[in-house]
Amino acid sequence: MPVRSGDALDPAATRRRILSISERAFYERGIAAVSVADIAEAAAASKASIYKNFGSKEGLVEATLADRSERVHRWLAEDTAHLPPGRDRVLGVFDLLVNWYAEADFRGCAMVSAAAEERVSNSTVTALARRHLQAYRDFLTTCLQEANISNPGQFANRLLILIEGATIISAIDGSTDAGREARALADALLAVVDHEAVDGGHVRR
Amino acid sequence: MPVRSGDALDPAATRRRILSISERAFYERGIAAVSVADIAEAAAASKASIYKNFGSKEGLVEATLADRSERVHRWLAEDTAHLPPGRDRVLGVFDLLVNWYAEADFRGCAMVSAAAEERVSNSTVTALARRHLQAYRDFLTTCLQEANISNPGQFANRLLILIEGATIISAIDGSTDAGREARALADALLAVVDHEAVDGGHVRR
DNA sequence: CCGAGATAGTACTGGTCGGTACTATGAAGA
DNA sequence: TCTTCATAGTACCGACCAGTACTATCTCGG
Repeated sequence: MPVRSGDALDPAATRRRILSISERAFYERGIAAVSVADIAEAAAASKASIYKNFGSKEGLVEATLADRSERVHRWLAEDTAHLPPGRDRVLGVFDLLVNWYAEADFRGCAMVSAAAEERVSNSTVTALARRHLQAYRDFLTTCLQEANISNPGQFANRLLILIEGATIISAIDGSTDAGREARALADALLAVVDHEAVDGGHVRR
Repeated sequence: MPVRSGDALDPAATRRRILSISERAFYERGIAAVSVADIAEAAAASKASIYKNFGSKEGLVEATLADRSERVHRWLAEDTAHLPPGRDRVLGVFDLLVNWYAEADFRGCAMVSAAAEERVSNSTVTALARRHLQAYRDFLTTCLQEANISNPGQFANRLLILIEGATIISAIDGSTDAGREARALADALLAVVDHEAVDGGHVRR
């Protein structure tokens, strides 16, 4: 049917529907493994609508990833907002991640997986992954500043290593162990630095 | 030409040639992006030789990854063997990795990228990636035992988080920064645990 | 009520890919 | 010498895919 009778004509909703389906499909099966026709069928949309909205499969991929990245960081910010700023909030991020790792459809970080699939360092997809990592750093840096921790930028970089390492290992192992280890390690690091902050000491090199 | 005149007929060499080419091609361009015909041409082999030796593209991929994994761990073991066992050898691993990150054709961990591309948790490729991670853990655990560090298994798990996190971030950022941060963090952790070992203390939870 | 635009569905095209079959050739062992 | 096997090269097949074109039908603003 061209346009279902009684359906409100809502281009924005069509776009959102396509994005929602493609986000799940690309994440669960991989970008190369999902065809535009697959997405059109699952979204009850036409290929024409997809190409009208996104120009190409590459455009759809980029829009999907940008959307997801934004959604992830909004999720992290909103779901840790109730925690006291500083150390608790940083650990809250790790708690959220561990819960995520435990979900049945967890497949690792979508941005990192997409970048791994492309393997071209100067691609738009890789740039999106880079921005995704930077958003993590920005958020963590703010948290650490609120905890009055010295050198928050460097500390944020180290926490990001823990996060991405735990994410990829949990995905491959199919276990939350790495996530819980990363959380414990972050806890220990924060305790040491907290202590040094009280003593007026420096971050250990 | 069917068989080049003067060429020794060496099936094992043909197999190695195909593996060598496919290893580079899959690593640099991704598994889905490289066709069997591509590999045949680059290896100056025929598709028939590839299917005779490996049965299918999937078989070639698995053989390639298994070969690479073994080569990586042999490289790590051999190139840290000259270092005093224990802490120095662990840090030597990080030094090797940072040098690797700086290479122009560095594209992250091939096993992890392959698993990210497949996205099927019960695939043979993912199982190979899992074995790759376990080999890291075994090697690190041995190093830590030689350093008389308590709870070497847990410590190895944490070091592996640092390694894989730094590897993926360095690949996406196109920088060795994450690798150097991971090395510094490992150094700090080893210093703390070393100190505790001397004092007879326990690993901080 | 009319025209413009949105939309699902279908069909098609040019290209690529995994895999198979076949050929021509030569090396190696009996 | 003769048979067996390895091998590169070529051609082919069926499937799939990105992207385009077209149709039929609906909504919505004026």
